[in-house]
Amino acid sequence: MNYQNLLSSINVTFDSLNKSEKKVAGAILDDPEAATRSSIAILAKKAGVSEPSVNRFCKRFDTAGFPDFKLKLAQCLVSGVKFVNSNVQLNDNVFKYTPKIFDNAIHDLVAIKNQIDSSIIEKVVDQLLKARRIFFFGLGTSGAVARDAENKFFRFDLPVSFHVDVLTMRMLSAAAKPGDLFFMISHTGRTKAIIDATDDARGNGAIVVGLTTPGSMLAKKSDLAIEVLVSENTEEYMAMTSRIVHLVILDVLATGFILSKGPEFLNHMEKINLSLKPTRYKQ
Amino acid sequence: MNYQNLLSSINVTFDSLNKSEKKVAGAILDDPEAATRSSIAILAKKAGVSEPSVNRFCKRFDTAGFPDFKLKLAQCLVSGVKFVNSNVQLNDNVFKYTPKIFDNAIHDLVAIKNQIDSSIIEKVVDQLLKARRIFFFGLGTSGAVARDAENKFFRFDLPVSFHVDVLTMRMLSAAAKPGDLFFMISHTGRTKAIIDATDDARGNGAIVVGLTTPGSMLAKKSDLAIEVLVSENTEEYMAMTSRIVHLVILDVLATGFILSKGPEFLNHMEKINLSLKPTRYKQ
DNA sequence: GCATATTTTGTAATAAAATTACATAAATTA
DNA sequence: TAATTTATGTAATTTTATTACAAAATATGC
Repeated sequence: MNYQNLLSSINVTFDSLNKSEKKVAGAILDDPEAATRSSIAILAKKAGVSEPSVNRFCKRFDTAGFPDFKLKLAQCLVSGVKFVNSNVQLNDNVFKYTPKIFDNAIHDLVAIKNQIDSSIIEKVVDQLLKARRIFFFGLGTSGAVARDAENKFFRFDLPVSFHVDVLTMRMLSAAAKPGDLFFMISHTGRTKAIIDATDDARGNGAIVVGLTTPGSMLAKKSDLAIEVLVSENTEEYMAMTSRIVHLVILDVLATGFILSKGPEFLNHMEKINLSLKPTRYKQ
Repeated sequence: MNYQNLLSSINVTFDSLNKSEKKVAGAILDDPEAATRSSIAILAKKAGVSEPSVNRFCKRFDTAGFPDFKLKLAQCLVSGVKFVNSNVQLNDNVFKYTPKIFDNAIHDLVAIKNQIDSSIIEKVVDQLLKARRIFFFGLGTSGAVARDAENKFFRFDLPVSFHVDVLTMRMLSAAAKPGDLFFMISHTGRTKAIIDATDDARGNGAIVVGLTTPGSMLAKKSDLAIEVLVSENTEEYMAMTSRIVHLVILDVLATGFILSKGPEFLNHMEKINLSLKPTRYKQ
């Protein structure tokens, strides 16, 4: 757990806490600064629970105990990530909206980090390792994510491409074969072209991985779905945090892929990195 | 005494401390991070003094006692402290590397949020509002960022395009005119094609904004530079956090643009969002 | 240089705080 | 509704920090 965001973590996991843990969380969120200055007895009293309940609460958040928890809480207060009232307002000036946009992204990354099902990640990495070919499909915002994914995965010594053209998507999924992996990126998970391609590709025996919102059509139709639930309020001003989270998840998958390939694979990648040298001015 | 500078306070006043206080100061300065995790007994032993000497040392630095001292020491370490254990290791399994990748992204977003110069953001927003045309240039990873930027800014009712082709870049910058805004995205800030285009575009009276690393060639040559310093250790496994930060900064710029346009501009954007409805299955 | 005051430091006792073990209560499941 | 699991509190224990006081060490004045 990242101590820079202990507060966000508490906030994010609040609903999954049990009764007395919720009381403790409430007492801390009510005035985190005061919590760092309290003894376990004082905080227990404020929360209306016993001292061991506070202690158990601390351990649940991966801290060694109450003193360690206070320390990390104090540290996360320094960085000052706000998690409430982080919505951009019409009359915000640059000093107000800038940290808010950052906070939204940070908050959602913390949330997904805590929610993500690593066993799904593991399964997807396995499929990526097995795949004969990989296609990344995405439209609109997710098109940029697909492009970024291709920019990473093409280094992996197997045929990788990304597609943002619905006609090409149709043709490729119609011609899908076992051994192909179609990686579908769609925040809504309802984009017709993506869903149609999913049906076609699976019908032809290819594996489909969906990166999408929980319970969406795409999530249901994919062989493996990586489900990402982000805050709803970021779309109005187009600071869609879902794509940020998607990119980080693709980083995770790429990392898993490289680690599975073993250390000598890093040489192969270094060769690719070195190829860029002549494109840059020396400094 | 300001607890944000507790460490430097210890450093500065070192000479005026008495013998055992010097020993304590030495033990803390030697490894401040470890000090925050020690009990008073352990630190006393390390310093070779008695426990009350440590306690007196703490009180000399205007803290309530040892626990309070540790808290404030931990807080003053936050800004500088590196994520020592957040680097992916070769033998990490999925449950280890997944949170690490997230933590790296989160850490850098928090860092940049606290460092970013909002007045530069404001100036860039002003230029975006004034621009007659906007070009986003980026190569490789930054190409995906440029594409994402275009996907946002094309909604703003002015000619916007992104380019990932160096020949097109040359032609466009050669044909640049006053009123044009060239938005250059380059993490290294040394990519030849981008630097050359920057020179050409500025020579022709266009405004150039650079999104790059501090002090880079691009930063120096741009009219306005948004400088982003991220951790160095994320490139080996290609989880480049710089692009994540770049995307969030483009979100900030887009938000600034929309807010400056006023509330009626949201209607225009809503129209664009509604246009996507027929492309999706109902759920 | 020696007696006296002052400061520094440690020992031991005390107090405070946190943690653990265990028992009871609540909630869930069959 | 009984059995099982989970959640929670009480009380004992342990750890940790602080205080009071005495002994050194150092400094000061004669």
